[in-house]
Parts: sequence; C-alpha cells; structure tokens
Amino acid sequence: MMLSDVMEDYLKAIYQLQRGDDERVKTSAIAEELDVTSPTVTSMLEKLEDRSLIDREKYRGVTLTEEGETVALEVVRHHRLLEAYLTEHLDYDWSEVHEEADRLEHHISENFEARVAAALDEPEVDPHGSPIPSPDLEPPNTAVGNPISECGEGDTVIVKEVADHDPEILSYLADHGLEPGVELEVLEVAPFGMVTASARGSDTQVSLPEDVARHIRVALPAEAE
Amino acid sequence: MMLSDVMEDYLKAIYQLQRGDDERVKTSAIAEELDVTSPTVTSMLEKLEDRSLIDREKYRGVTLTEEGETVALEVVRHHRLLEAYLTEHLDYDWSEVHEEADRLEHHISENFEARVAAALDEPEVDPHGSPIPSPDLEPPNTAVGNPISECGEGDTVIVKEVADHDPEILSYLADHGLEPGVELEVLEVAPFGMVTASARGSDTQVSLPEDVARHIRVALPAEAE
DNA sequence: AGGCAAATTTAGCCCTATCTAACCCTAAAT
DNA sequence: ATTTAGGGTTAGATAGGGCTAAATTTGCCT
Ligand SMILES: [Mn+2]
Ligand SMILES: [Mn+2]
Ligand SMILES: [Mn+2]
Ligand SMILES: [Mn+2]
Repeated sequence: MMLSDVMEDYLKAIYQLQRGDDERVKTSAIAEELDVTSPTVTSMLEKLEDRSLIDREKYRGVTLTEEGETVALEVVRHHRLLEAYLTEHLDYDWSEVHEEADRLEHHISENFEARVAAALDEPEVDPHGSPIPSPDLEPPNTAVGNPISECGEGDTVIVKEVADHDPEILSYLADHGLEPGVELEVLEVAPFGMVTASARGSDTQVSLPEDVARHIRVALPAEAE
Repeated sequence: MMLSDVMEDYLKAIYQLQRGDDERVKTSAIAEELDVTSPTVTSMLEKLEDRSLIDREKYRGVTLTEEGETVALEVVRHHRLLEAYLTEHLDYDWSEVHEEADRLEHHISENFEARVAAALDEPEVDPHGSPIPSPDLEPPNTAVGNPISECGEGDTVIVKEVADHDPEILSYLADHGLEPGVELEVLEVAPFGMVTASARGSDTQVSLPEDVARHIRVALPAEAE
C-alpha cells in the first residue's frame, strides 16, 4: 500500500492522540495536532477509512485499525530512531532533533532504517526517553513511569521521559538539569497542576506549568530498572 | 522561495543535461531523464520560468538562470554529500546510495547538510568521484579527467569518476576492480565506442559498451594530482 | 518553395491536499 | 421537548503534478 507522507502524519497523530484502546480520536484534536482545518481532516479521514486504516463513526471520532496502527508504529519507529541517530552521531542537541526527524521519517528506506538501528545497536529509547517500537512493530507496552504531576511533595524520582517537542522548552529543561535519567526531588505540586522540582546536584529549581509537566514521566528509584 | 521537491528535480535534471553554457536543454531530454511525458515537462517549465529559475525560448529549450543554477547546485550538493555519508558512515555500498540520496536530497535541512559535511571533513568528491559543490554554491569547474572512450589503446590511466547510477552496473564494475582511484590499462577502443580495459593487479578484463563507458572519466597518471 | 516527420505546446481531464463558507449533528441545558 | 453552542461535514475553490489526444511549430529533405 502506497501512502503519502501526509497520510502517514495523520496516522501517527491519531496513534499519539488515542489514549485508551477504544477511545475515539476527534476531528478537532487531529486538526490541532497537525495544524490544519477540520474540513481538511474530515476529508482525509474518509480516505483513510476507504483504505481500512481507521474505523470511523461519523461525528464521533476514529480509532486505528490494526493495519493503521502498524503504519503508525512504523512512522514512530523511524522518527525515534532518527532522533537517536541525530543526537548520537551527528552532534544534534535533543532540542533540535524533532523537526528534522518529523520530515525525514517519511523518506527513509527500510534499508536506511536498518543501518541506523545497527549503528545505534538497536536502541530501545530515543533521546527524550520515549520507547522506540521494535522492528516487528508489535504495539509496545505502555510508557514507563507516571506523569510527574502525580507525585507527592517530597518524593525523589528518576526522570524517565521528557516527551516535549518545543525546542525552547527542551533547552530550558536541559539548562536546569532536567533530562532522562536524572534524579529529581519534587518540591511542590500546586492544585492547578504546576510542579516545582529540583535536579539532584543542582541547587536551582524549576517550576513546570501543567502543560509542560504533563509531558514528563518519572518513576520511583525502587521501580527504576 | 518555496520550491517543491519535484521542481528541485527538474532544476537538477536541467543542470545535469546542460552541457555547454548557453546550450539549451530540450523538453524531450528532461522528459526522458525524469520519466514523465513531454506535456508534463512543458507545464513545469512554464512554472519555473514564471519564477525566473530558467530562461525559455518556446519550442527551442531552456537554460538555467543564475538563481536556478544555485538551486540545482544546492540539490546536487545535498545528493553527493548524502552519497558520501551513506558509504562512509552507514555501510552502504556505492551501488545502493543513489536511490536513497535521490529522495533525501529534498528533505534535509541546512543544519543536517552542515553536520554531514563536518562528519565527513568537507569532502570534495562523492563515492563515484563526482565533485561535491562547495557550501557557497559557486559553479564548480568542469569535471576532472576525460571520457575513457577518448583514450588510445595501450594507455595506462587513473579512474577519476564513475558517474553511473544503475546499481547492477556499479556492482559489476566494482567486481571487476573498476572504481575511482584505480589504475587501468586500456586494451581496445572499438569504433562503435566499446572500450575494453583491465584494472591494475587483476588479470580479468572488462568490456564497456558505449553508454557505460560514457560515464567513466579517467586521467593520465601524469595529470593525476 | 513545398511538404513532412518529429518535437513541442495546447486543451482538457484526473487526483491529492488544502482552504473558506455554509450547513448539519450531538449533547447538554433549560 | 426545545434550544443552542460547539463541533463535524458538505460544497466549492485553488494549486501542484500528472496524463492523453489534438493542435502547432520547426527543421530538414526534396
Ligand atoms: Mn512527519
Ligand atoms: Mn521502516
Ligand atoms: Mn531527487
Ligand atoms: Mn543545503
């Protein structure tokens, strides 16, 4: 099946927006994610449905079919392998990789994918700590760790994943020592979702508004593998 | 100026087909190079002319403007840097690189280009011996060496460039020791353009039909830098 | 000069991906 | 049971890239 890069982006967006297993993803959510208008999304959803890549209930949203999920996982694998390769071998900073990978993910061959994976020794996570789907594209188990906003005050935790895409925010976080693998002390969790924490070894502390904190997942040292 | 990847391919094709400096490239030549029909070429040429990327005399062909040439050189630089990187760092064989580079050339950022060039230490030629345009995109001087078909029988020469794109032919040539840098003895130049030669150190000889030989450029050892 | 074959352009159509404007559904509130 | 706000879908337009079939132009040959 020949899919355009745009179709691949839609499937990837649906994959990433689909939280629960039968939770339907809404037109407006896709429109916002991909920065297009909702009629544009509707017409694309019709095409994806024609190709059996999604199940659709008009007016109520879509879910990926198994085939659609496989395509999405393929694109995500490309994306995350590229992010890892760019940081490991081409001197990219983790704040720069997303944009580059977001274009290249649609244009590399299976051969390229395999060589990159080999050069990285089959990595399991990308520079943000997000899991890289395996070559067989089986749906990976759910993410490791929990959102940092669910921590209690005073908890000491290990950062597992920083799934933000904004270069400015990522640079800011790195400047404050907040990267995967770092040990963190949670100082305050405000009722409106703001989290204040301090990286182990640094005196400075960071305050993270809810929409930033949402993308940070952590685990208790005990749970840390 | 936002150019589509298809437009970039047209400009690159015109660049590579334009032998002399004011030699006009014909519709049919572009059509054949890009594997599209001539009406398709005509309509694209109109668009490129609108954007001042080519000069066009209806029914008589086109030439690149300075601006168009710069775009073409940019694409060629991307292409050849990618070919070099894929062979040097990702274990590609020179017979495989063309297809991959031909897609990726349109999708890498200037940042990616710079990192790849740095990783390769600013290379001057790609794996086929073709010159990589410099970062400032000044038109490079003409190719080194001369077509092997212009050799005399008995000449001993150094292979400078093997500008073929066909993977099968490239594998065949490599199997017979015919690669850039190799010393070659020209055994026979037949009147219909077929060249027979033997790589230094190998007993076997290769016979190259005219359309293969045309892409191979060589220099006398004296001229060799 | 006239005629003809080959190359090129024009005309008219298709498909994708996007938009805006207009219309329609759903679900929650009255 | 209505209303209504907030999506979602339909309709119609535009722009890019492509094709086939039908004109045109060129350039060469007689
Ligand atoms: Mn993408
Ligand atoms: Mn793949
Ligand atoms: Mn190309
Ligand atoms: Mn460039």
